[in-house]
Amino acid sequence: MINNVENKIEMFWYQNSDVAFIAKQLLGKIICTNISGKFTKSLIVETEAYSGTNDKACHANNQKLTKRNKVMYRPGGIAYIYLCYGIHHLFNIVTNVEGKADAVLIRAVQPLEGIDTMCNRRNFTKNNYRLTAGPGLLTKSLGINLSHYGASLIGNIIWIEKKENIKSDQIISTTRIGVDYAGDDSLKPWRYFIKENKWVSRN
DNA sequence: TAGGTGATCTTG
DNA sequence: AAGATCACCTAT
Repeated sequence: MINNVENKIEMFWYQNSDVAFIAKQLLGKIICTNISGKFTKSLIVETEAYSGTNDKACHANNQKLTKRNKVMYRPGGIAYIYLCYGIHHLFNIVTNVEGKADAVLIRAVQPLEGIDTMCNRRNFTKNNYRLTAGPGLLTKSLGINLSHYGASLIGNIIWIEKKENIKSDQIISTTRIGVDYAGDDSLKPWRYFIKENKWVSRN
């Protein structure tokens, strides 16, 4: 069964006020997409936390509300997708309760099923470690784009499945990538990845 | 290490 | 209205 309802993470799980905690918990979870008639399944290996309160790297810092970021204020459990550098569609999971604009950026995944589909979408002739190692690369591989803006993660297009947690001694945390402009907040250790996993975007 | 790409935000 | 900036990636 492709869409295993019993295994799907429920809405309330995402409505947690500790976005860094959720970013860590998402490591090792399974992300599934069923887009354009193609199924993919992959393991989350790298994430970053962004907090709407007290984090200048976050699009919704200081209660800033724009057309782009407005879904971040909705209850957790939906997708926040935006275009970066004119080319890349970046996939974030909205967390926390309504009005608290937190999100977790998915930075890298390890392909499990539908690898041919992923290669086709990337114009790769065969699988390699760069297929999904980067936030813009994994969305292209999985078929995620702006049309999924605000989509529920409890639905049957994009969803996350439960798995046992990665042990804390297997998680590396570093500063986030590409947020130097955020001053002090660029020093927050809110990037997480699975230790020695070959599919992370960089070490 | 430089350049492409386009939405968003600021007036640098 | 124009210009800078940007949670990136690829190819020199």
